[in-house]
Formats: sequence, C-alpha cells, structure tokens
Amino acid sequence: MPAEAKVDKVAKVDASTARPDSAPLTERQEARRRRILHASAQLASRGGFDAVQMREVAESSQVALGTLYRYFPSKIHLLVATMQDQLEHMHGTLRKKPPAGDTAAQRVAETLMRAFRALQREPHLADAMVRALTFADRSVSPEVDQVSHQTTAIVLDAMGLENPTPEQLSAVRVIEHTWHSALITWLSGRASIAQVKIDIETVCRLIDLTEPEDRGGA
Amino acid sequence: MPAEAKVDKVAKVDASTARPDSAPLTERQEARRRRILHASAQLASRGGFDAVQMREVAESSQVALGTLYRYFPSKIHLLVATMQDQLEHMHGTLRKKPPAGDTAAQRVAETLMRAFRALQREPHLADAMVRALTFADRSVSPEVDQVSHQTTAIVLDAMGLENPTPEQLSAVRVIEHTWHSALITWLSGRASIAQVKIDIETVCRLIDLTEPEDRGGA
DNA sequence: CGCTAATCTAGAACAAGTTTCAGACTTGAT
DNA sequence: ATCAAGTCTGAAACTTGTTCTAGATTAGCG
Repeated sequence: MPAEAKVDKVAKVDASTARPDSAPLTERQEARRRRILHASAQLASRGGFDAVQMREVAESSQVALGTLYRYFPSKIHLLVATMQDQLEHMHGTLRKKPPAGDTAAQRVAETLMRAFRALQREPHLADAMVRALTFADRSVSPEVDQVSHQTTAIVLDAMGLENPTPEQLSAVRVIEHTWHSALITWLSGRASIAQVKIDIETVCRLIDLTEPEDRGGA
Repeated sequence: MPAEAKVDKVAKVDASTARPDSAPLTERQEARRRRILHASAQLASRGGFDAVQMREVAESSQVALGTLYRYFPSKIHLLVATMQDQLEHMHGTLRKKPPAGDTAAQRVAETLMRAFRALQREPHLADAMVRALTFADRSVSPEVDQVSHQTTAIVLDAMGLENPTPEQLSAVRVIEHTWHSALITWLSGRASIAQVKIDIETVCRLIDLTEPEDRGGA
C-alpha cells in the first residue's frame, strides 16, 4: 500500500529536536519518527511498559515492523527516545515558571516535585519510561546519557547556577540517583507519594552543604 | 527419570533462610530450591541477566521447567531471590569485620564500598541481580521489600544505631536510592568506579546532618 | 500397606521481542 | 527520464519467558 504523496525532498532537520546522529532525515522520515514516538507514548499511557508492544506500535504508526526496528533498534531504545521527547516538553514547561524558593535546595525540590506531579498524571507512561531507563544496558548508554544530561540541566536551572563547583555537581548526581530510584519505588507501589516527597526533600538538603556563601546548613 | 531416593519426610525448615511463606518445604524441596538458586547464580555470574535463561536454569538444577516456575513464578522473582541469598552472605561477611571509621558517615561509606568491591568481583552476577531488582513490578514487591529491608539493616549496622530517628531513616532511604542508582550507572558503563565512590561518599554526608549530638540539622 | 491430594516431569503450546528476506518504492545523481 | 543504492513493506521465522496438559511420583494419613 504505497499511500504516500509525492511532495518531499531533502528537508533540513530543525535543530530543536535534532538527533545529531549521522544522516539527516527527510520530511517523511521525520514524520514517521514522530508517528512512532506518538504511538509509543499513547500505548504507554494506556498500560505502561507491557502495553508498548512493538507490533502494535508499528501498526499504530503505520509503519512496518522492520522499519520500526530500523528507527529504534529495540523496545528499550524506543522508550528511552520517548522519554527524551517528553523531557524536552517538561524542560520547556518548567522554564516558563521558574521555582520560587529562597534557597537552591528549595528550588530544586520544588522543581522535582512539579515534575513528579506531572508524572503522576500519566503514571503508566511514567512506568514505561522509567523502567526502560533503568533496564537499559550498555547498548543504550548514549541515549540514556542524553536523558541524564537533560535532567542535570533541569536541576542546574532550578539551582540557578552558571558555573557549578565539582561539589555541587556531585550533589546533583546524587539528587538524580535519588530521583530515579524514588520514582521506581513509587511506580512499583513500594513507596507512597508522600514518601517520595520526603526523599526528595531530604536529598536536596545536600545542596545546602555546598553553598559557598554562608556555609553551614539549616 | 525418577532418580530420587526414599529418604525424606517432613523436615523442619531452619529459621535462618526461612521464607515464612506458607507451606514448610520438605528436605528434597529445600534441596531443589537450593539447586535452583545455585544454578541461577552460576549462570548469572557467566553472562549476567541475559544468560539466566529459565530453560537452562531448569536443566542445570535438574528440575522441570514447570517446577522451576512453581518455585519462582518469574525470572525476576528468581533473580530477586538470588539477590536475597547473596545479601545474606554479604551481611554475614560484613558483620565479622565492622567498619572502622570515626563517624557514622565514614562507616557507612566504608561498608558500601566494601560491598561494591564484592560486586566488582562478580560484575555479571551484580548485573543480573540489580537489573532484576529495578525492573521488578508490583508482583514482586514483597520480595524486593525484603531485599530493601536487608540493605537497610546493613546500613544501620554500619551506623551503629539502635534507635534511629525518623530523620536518620530518611537519610538511609536516600543512601539506598543512591546506592542502587549508582550501581546501575556503573553496570551500564555510564559511570566509573571512581565516580560511584564519589557518589557514595557524597550521599553519606547526609548522615552528618542528622547527628543529634553536636548541633542538629534542621 | 493402600489411598488421595499434592508435587514433579516431559513436552507442547503460546506470547512478544527481534531477525530475516524478497520484492516494491524512494532518493539522489546522472 | 533513468539507474543504483538505500528504504520500506509484509510476512515468516526464531528466541526466550511463560502457561498448560497428561501422566508419573511422592507425601501424609488411616
């Protein structure tokens, strides 16, 4: 069923969502990629990780199974890419309304809680993305790293820092560890929302330890 | 091939490794369980998560596939149980040589680094266990919780506390989050051993914030 | 001992991720 | 417009986790 039109040509990839991979995609390829990611997010929103079945994604996005695998070499790759996509939205949204806390710790905690609330609105989607992220093996490292960097950027934004010290970067790393792991315990029903909140607030206190100005904590 | 002898009978389960599940196991059942866990650990040590294939585990442990599934209802259950098993060893080993640091934070960091070094000796096994742990869904919550409690016990041991305050328990939770997540980044090649060490040391500083003696946190 | 229920075994069958392949379609260049 | 190379499609095959079944074996009991 060759149902595609005849308008196409080279198409410069816009830099916003650019995967600086290797080959620039044509418009139709970009459209396919987008359809796939959309289908992935949609299915994930329904039933989480298990509901994202490669055959279904292929069908929903009007693409052959083989093509799906050409774009995303595994289910994990697909879901991590889906997460990258969502993270971009999130970062944009968060940027519009910066957190209002007095201290960096408060602002980071507030930002993470805001993100957490967003995830609560689509718990199944969150499940699919986070499970994929932590289950990813070495073959997905580059993509996972990109997600990690994006997350770091969000946290640093919240802290309001231009040139973080190594200590502060360490604190941010630990915050991200806690964020991921706390999400997992929540998703698997082993921790309540309240508990996650406490964990986030607890770890954010680490930031206070690294304040160069007034030294000392609470 | 009914190759089993005729010596058996009721067999009291010893309390050390007791799964207070429901039915006490006969000796032969206990032996099967042990063979299965051994095979699981062995295969995991070879090739990590992927190398633990249910058919192979069944064959290695001289048990039918159906029986394997009766003992462990999924691959994840099996690997989490394998982790429980290993954790017990670990806890026993650690108990023998308590950490020597001056502060609670130092002792916890030292203990975790010791555990980390043990994992480095069997990185594939670590991979299988940790991946299973973080991939586990709600159906495995009880078992994962038990692993979590065991880990908490180890950390509290290292801190040398009888009655931890709620604040200290929060710190311990965050430490465990960091521990798990840092392990994952290491296993998937996104963080070096040195980086994991830094992360552990960083998060352990949280403990200092909760010391009740010399001025308090918050 | 002899019985009944529970357990175990071998093996087929099923499900979903992944791979493969032949043939049709597109793309980019001539 | 035409050709070679690259891409996409549909469908089958393969892999490994999981389920199911029928028949043997074992456990606990009278």
